[in-house]
Amino acid sequence: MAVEALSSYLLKADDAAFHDQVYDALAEALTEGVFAPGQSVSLRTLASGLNVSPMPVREAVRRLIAEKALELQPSNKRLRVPSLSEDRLHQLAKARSWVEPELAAIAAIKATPELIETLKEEDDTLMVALSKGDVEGYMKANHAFHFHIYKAAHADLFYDMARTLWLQTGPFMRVVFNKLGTVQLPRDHHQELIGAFAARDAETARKAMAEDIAEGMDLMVEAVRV
Amino acid sequence: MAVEALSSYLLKADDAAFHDQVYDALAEALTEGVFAPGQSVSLRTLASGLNVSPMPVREAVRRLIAEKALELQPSNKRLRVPSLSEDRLHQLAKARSWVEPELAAIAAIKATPELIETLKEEDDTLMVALSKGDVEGYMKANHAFHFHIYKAAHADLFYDMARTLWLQTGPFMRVVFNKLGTVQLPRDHHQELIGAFAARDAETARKAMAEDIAEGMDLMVEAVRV
DNA sequence: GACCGGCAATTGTGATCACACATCATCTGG
DNA sequence: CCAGATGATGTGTGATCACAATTGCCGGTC
Repeated sequence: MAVEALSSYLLKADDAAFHDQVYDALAEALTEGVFAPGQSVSLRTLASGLNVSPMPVREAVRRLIAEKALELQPSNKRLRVPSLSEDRLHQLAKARSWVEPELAAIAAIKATPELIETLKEEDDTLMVALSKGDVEGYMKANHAFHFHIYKAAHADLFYDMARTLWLQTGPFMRVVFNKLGTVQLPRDHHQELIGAFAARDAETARKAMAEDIAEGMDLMVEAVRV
Repeated sequence: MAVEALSSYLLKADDAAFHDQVYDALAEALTEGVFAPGQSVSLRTLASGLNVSPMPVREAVRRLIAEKALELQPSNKRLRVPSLSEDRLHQLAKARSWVEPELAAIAAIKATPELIETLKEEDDTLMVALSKGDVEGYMKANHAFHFHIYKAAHADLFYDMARTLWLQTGPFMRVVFNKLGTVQLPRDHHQELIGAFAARDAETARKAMAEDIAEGMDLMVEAVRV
């Protein structure tokens, strides 16, 4: 499923290489939980779904495999979205609970008024989506909020680690919202974060981010377990 | 340079795909510091150096780019080994100082007598290489020591993070040993680690590993700075 | 009706060719 | 003798074909 609507994720940027555009499209689809865990995909199917030749898809997929957002089954050597496992989710949670607070702490020191303004706006649209029960809107806004912070840290390696971790968390999201519905969305710590940024307080920012992630991931662990 | 001797890193395994073998070869070469930071490489050159067609090299390289062990220059779109930067090294140090102690702590709990025996042997060959001033032997043994531990943790995600981080640290190694020579190799904490493993003491293992890495990375930071 | 054998379609992988672009050397004109 | 144009070479990228292996379907047999 979902392959036929993939082309909507492909936004044309003439200067970028095809395989980069394909990567972005697949990455966004994965982060948003378009693909189900365990679902098998194929190069040619993706290619035709994106209206490109299999070649750029191969390279994009190879990259996603390296980032553990996709996997090659050792037996079949066939392509698929990694399955859920509680152990895997725990490792993701631990890793995120280290990297992202770290990024928040770095960003807090370098915080500019522009960043804070952006975060406030982002948090507003998030709250609106939340009150409307708009899951997709909430997820998009939440993603934007977090990554505005991470980008502001100007720490490429950590930024990419966070990006990769979200990529791997995506497919879990789908399961969570399938089981929990839109009702009990996590109470986030975004206001505390914005406050810490305004005060350029690294440790408070780190702590707030850690709690934000811990609660979100706890929700996922709980949802996966049952 | 170094490309002509690359084929020695290619060990035949009939069941594995070409691009995997190529990846392994390039990864090992990178971890051992065969390539100089900033050195530019090309698909066709690597391909002929490894006696394969450019095709599998493309996929292997795409993977290495995703792991930030290689990079594509945005201007030229040409391939090269990432340059040194103090900021980059700091991020690597921070990341390693979290992931690898974490792995050590997990592995300590699951430690078996076999693992401890292997580690002792590994440490012996390390000491022998050290006393002979055999840099390459020391690096190989050190790598083996650490990754026997990491593998024993059975935490795929963390293991792969460690692997990727070593991949990125490789090119720095070359610079370090060029500047420092073989004399002042780091006094490691391997004995403390082995002791902690025998006692199944996670926190002591974590601490010992953290110090081992901190000292090693400090050495590198110092070497890069001058 | 259930099981199994065999054929067709689909899979990932590798090789080869074509293309646009960047780089570098050489050559030409001043 | 030097600068700028011009060609040759090398670069990553994409398309297409070939191939072995696996999967899945379909019909036949017990």
